[in-house]
This record gives sequence, structure tokens and C-alpha cells, in this order.
Amino acid sequence: MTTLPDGVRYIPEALDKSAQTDLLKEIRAVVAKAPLYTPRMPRTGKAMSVRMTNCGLLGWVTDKEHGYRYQPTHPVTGEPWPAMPDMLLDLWRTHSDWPDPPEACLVNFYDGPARMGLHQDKDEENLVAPVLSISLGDTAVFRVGPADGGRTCSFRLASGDIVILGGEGRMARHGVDRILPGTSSLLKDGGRLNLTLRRVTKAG
DNA sequence: AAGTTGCA
DNA sequence: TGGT
Repeated sequence: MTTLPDGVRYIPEALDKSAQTDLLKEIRAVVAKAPLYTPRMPRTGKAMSVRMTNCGLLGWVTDKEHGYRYQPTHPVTGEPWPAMPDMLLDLWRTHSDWPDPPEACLVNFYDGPARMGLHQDKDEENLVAPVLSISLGDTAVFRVGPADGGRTCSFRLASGDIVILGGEGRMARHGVDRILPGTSSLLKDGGRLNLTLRRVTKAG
């Protein structure tokens, strides 16, 4: 594998098959209560290819009118986000090395052609706490590069893998080039779920 | 603005 | 096809 930027940690096979199945069940329950919606770019209103929902106290949302932000309610249903499953809190405790619990879990669903352009996570009030990402389902071609520009590298993220952007890597630029169809049987109809845990505010 | 395109 |  190509060299990762400083502060970007890749943990392959962090979740075994049984843990992936258990976690998927939890996320299905979240999606049943807080349906996936199509987020839209600020100003242009252009639809993103990824569909999203959240769980936890806060969720990341975007729309044409108000842009990128965190809020406590689902933008379509107006309901509070479902609670963060204990499994996710456990994974954060195990891997994040951060004292305060995560407030947001962004659930991104990538179907066959969905992608995500290179970006930095900077909508949080807390830009120091790490960002923890969990992959479920089909393999993604993930791209990551240093915060200040320069060369990016890409590698595959398979079901059960974890990536942590922490320390120097917190503001790393990252995105998803594409999904490799048929690479996992975890999701019956294919596609990829990515769960991103974040601390949004500064204090607990 | 987490998009798209176009070019090497 | 891949890196930006």
C-alpha cells in the first residue's frame, strides 16, 4: 500500500464478520426510524450521489439554502436522530483515544455509481477530536492526502475496516473514487455503508 | 461547500 | 487509467 499521510490510521478487519452483521442490524434499525435522504449542495442545490442519515445527538446535513451544518433533527421528518447504538460507542472507546463520546454518527449509503469528492471535515466546532470511519458492504476505493495539498494516495476499504483521522491527520483531504460492485455479500442488494463518528462540540 | 469536467 |  502507498504511504498514508501522517495521522491517518488504517485498521484492516477491525470488525469480524459477526460484528459486522450485528452492527448492520443496528444501522438498519436507525435507517428504519430516520430514512436515508438525498443531501443537496449549498447554493447550487445539486444532489449528492450518496444518500445519508444520522444517529446520535447531532447529525451532519446539507441543503441548498443553509449549507453544511450539524443539527439535532432529521431534515425531512423533523424528528430527533435515533440514539447512537452502544456498539458504536464501544468502537469509539476502543479506537479513538479521545475522552469524550461522539455526538454524531453520519451514515452514508453508496449505491453502485455513488462517489464522494475530495474534501476536509471542517464543519465541527471541535476540529481536534478524531474522526472514525467504519466500512460495511462493498469495497470502496478511498483517496486521502495531506491537509495542505500535495499528493494523494488511494487504497481499498473493505467491509469491517476502520480509518481514523486524528492528530495531524484530522484535516486530511479524503473522498471516495468509486465502489467495487459485488465485493461483499453483507448487504443483500450490494452497495456500501460508511459510518463516521465525530465529536462536534468542544466539551462533554 | 462533500460537485463536475478535462487533461496528462 | 489515474492523479489532481
